[in-house]
Amino acid sequence: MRSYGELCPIAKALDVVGDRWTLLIVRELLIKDAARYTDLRNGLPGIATNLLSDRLRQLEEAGVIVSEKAPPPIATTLFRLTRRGLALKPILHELGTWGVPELAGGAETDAFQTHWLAFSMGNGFVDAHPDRPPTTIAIRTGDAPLTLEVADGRVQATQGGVDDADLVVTGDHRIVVDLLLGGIDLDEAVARGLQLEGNVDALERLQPRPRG
Amino acid sequence: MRSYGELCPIAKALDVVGDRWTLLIVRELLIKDAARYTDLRNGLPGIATNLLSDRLRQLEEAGVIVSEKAPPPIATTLFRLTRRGLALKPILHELGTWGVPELAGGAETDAFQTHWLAFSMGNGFVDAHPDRPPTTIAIRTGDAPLTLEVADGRVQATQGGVDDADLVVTGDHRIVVDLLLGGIDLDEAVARGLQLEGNVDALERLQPRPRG
DNA sequence: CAGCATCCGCTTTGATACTG
DNA sequence: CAGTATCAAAGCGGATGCTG
Repeated sequence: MRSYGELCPIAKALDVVGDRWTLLIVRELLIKDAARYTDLRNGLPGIATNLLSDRLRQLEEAGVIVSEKAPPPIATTLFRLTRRGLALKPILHELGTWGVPELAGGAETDAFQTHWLAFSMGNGFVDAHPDRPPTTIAIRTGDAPLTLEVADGRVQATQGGVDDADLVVTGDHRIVVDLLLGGIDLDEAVARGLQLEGNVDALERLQPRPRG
Repeated sequence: MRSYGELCPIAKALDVVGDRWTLLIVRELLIKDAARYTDLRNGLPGIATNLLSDRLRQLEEAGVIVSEKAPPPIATTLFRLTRRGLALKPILHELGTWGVPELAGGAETDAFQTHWLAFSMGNGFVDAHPDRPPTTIAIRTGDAPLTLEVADGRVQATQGGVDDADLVVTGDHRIVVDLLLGGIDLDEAVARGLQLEGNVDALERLQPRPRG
């Protein structure tokens, strides 16, 4: 990206991460910790391979990521955020918070991957009833299962499924996203076809964190 | 901007504000409250006029800004952030926080305007000695004066000058920026030509807020 | 002068094909 | 799997012109 040429921290930050796709690459690495080239491409539907390659090079030059050759048996390169790159997390979380209302205007054909939802659920949610015992919600939608653990007043999202969830939520990803992030209520979600199995009260405990 | 086509709040946010210049326009409006087309152009050195025009239209369509015709005597259009646009402030602040280390690599020819510094000082700084009496620092650099009021444990930056500052700081904007944001110490700033007049202790009270 | 619209050369992006 | 090469289309930057 051509520099804005301004002695301003915001402009300087955008000089580094303001290019198209760049912050979405960072999002992928924040979720996946370490990722191969192909993992990144899969998580960024529509990116051109030359652009991914360019961006990774720029991010490495800027000290945001490192690429490490995995040891011989794996014969691949892994990309990982540096400490500097990890420091981008608050920016991504603020962007995600701000972007939630924009989900409403989404197209039918929008791509969806469960780990994107996991990142959003990992921030900005608290347990509305911290006094109640811990509970586990299994989300079955999209390309992979997702588990929400509600305990100690906090909500933690982890990728992968569990057998002993207190509530299993199954359905089209658009319904699930609207329910968890979009602010529709449970009745509407069920009316649109969401399937619930187990203790429905667990869902009420998910509460967007009040903004500071 | 072409949509990323992802059902992800981060991607949706970037669909709206991810274009080049867009977040810098928001920065200008966050600082200036209401601005004319020309004010914006002055605050965004290097922007092409057609791009500014395009971006303003896009932002208005997205509900981020409104343009209002000022009453007859002024015969101009004013641009202002909506509530939705004001909600972008945390993103800009996080970007600014992250961008501070990038200032070090700045070019000699980078543009500078005092209100950019004001925005940075308006966030992330606390008074290291809240027990001491209020104090006022006048910054004289760049294109306009800047006043820092340190009181009640907080630091407030306002544009404009004052007569009764406890400390007057004068010098090249690069030295001032390095001192206030870049982490060089007072001795180095003075060695590089910074001029101080008044109670120098006031500067010690400016302390970057510990990150959460 | 304020607020654009238009035109043009250049750069970036996107889609696809190809290689070690 | 992990990229590089190619090329058309879109976007950007700079200059200029037009309208109240």
